Amino acid sequence: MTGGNVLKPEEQLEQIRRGSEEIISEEELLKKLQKSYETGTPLRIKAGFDPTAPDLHLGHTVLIQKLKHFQELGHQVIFLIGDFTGMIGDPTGKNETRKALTKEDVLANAETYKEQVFKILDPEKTEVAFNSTWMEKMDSSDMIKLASQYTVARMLERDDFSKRYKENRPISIHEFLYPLVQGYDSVALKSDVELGGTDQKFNLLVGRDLQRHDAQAPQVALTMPILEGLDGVQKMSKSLNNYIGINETPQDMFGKVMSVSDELMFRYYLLLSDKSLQELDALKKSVADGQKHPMDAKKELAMEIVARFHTEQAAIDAREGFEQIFSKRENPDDMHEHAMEASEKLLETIVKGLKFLPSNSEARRLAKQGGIYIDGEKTENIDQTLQPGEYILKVGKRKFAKLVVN
RNA sequence: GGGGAGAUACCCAAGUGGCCAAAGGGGGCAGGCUGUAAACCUGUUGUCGUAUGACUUCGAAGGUUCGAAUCCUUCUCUCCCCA
Repeated sequence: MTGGNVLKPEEQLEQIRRGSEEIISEEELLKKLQKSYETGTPLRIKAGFDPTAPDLHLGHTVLIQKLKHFQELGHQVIFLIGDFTGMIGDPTGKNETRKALTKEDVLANAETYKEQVFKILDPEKTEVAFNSTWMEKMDSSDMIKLASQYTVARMLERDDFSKRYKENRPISIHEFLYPLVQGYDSVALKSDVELGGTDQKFNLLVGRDLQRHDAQAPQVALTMPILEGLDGVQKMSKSLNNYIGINETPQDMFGKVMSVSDELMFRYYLLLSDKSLQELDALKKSVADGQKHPMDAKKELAMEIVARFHTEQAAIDAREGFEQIFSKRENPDDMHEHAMEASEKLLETIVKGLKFLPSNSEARRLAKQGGIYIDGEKTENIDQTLQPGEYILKVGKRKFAKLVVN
């Protein structure tokens, strides 16, 4: 750590602790921070990411923001892309071995990752690593050696494994390799701290054990809470389609935040907002008192999030657009324009032209239920064609298009 | 290695020869009510040029039958008990 005003270890710890679920252990972390402070050597902070899902969403940012905190404190952040572990797939009980990605895929995904992650992290100060770098050098006997460092009984301590084991659900042997390899990454990187979601706790602890085996000082395991998705129950994930992607448009982002329940809103505030804990308490209180409408509190949150990944102005525009569509029930200002022939049936336009719906049947269903509007009128007959001119088409709650019929 | 149980749509789960595109629940979607919140009510939830129709779907492939998710054969996968 060169120059600058480096915070004292205790103060650093204070910042690191904020929002975290668990730190194993705080004493060790404090010692590491002290040593780092005294010697001017930054700590190595590792966090691993799956290369198969390069579309980051707010759930991932909980972790990335914590990385940023470390970065701001002057430590060395290592963004590890688990291209080797990606072939295994972190055991989730879904029981599927992932297809091995090609080098090109991995590199392409890595690029996408960087692009997104560096909206939060400082690219100059971030080390990007791939675990295939050292894992591909391992041969079978190395692998066996690695595997010999852990026992089945200890593996079964992992929640997911023990649960499946008790429920008589299958566990493939290769799934045991995932924690081992992830743990070995810590050895290879000589990491001082590894960050992960609470679901990663076991894996992080394996890293400590493997480092001890290798006569390294064990890393500190720091877990962050898992962010719930839009449904408020299950974790935010792409496959559950309950996520807010950080590459989404300001309008979508804003809308999705607004669709979240009031309860979940506070959770998002806690884990995503830059508001201080005191400010949050005050906010909660004023909502509870009826001083502040929950919707307004939610709008503020939505603004903050949109501004983070886009711009302040984009946030303001998104808010205005939202109010226009949903509060005033007007049409948005800028709609996707779609040119069509007078001979084209509405149905075709909706399904094939605009791809608003996946099948004709679905479109007919929706029409029958009154979910399709033309110029604000519910339209059940979607087999009709339109006279030349311009129309506003609304499909479902939030899909709009301006139809230009020739 | 031996014995037993099982695989149904997005998920859970009923269905043992035609009335099964397949009960019920969850989830999703839409409408109502709202604050695009929650809760609640209603509808809907394989595809297909719009259908008392056709096609695809009940782990896979064959077979029996006028007719199969249902019966038979083989295969794949999972779980349990014993060794």
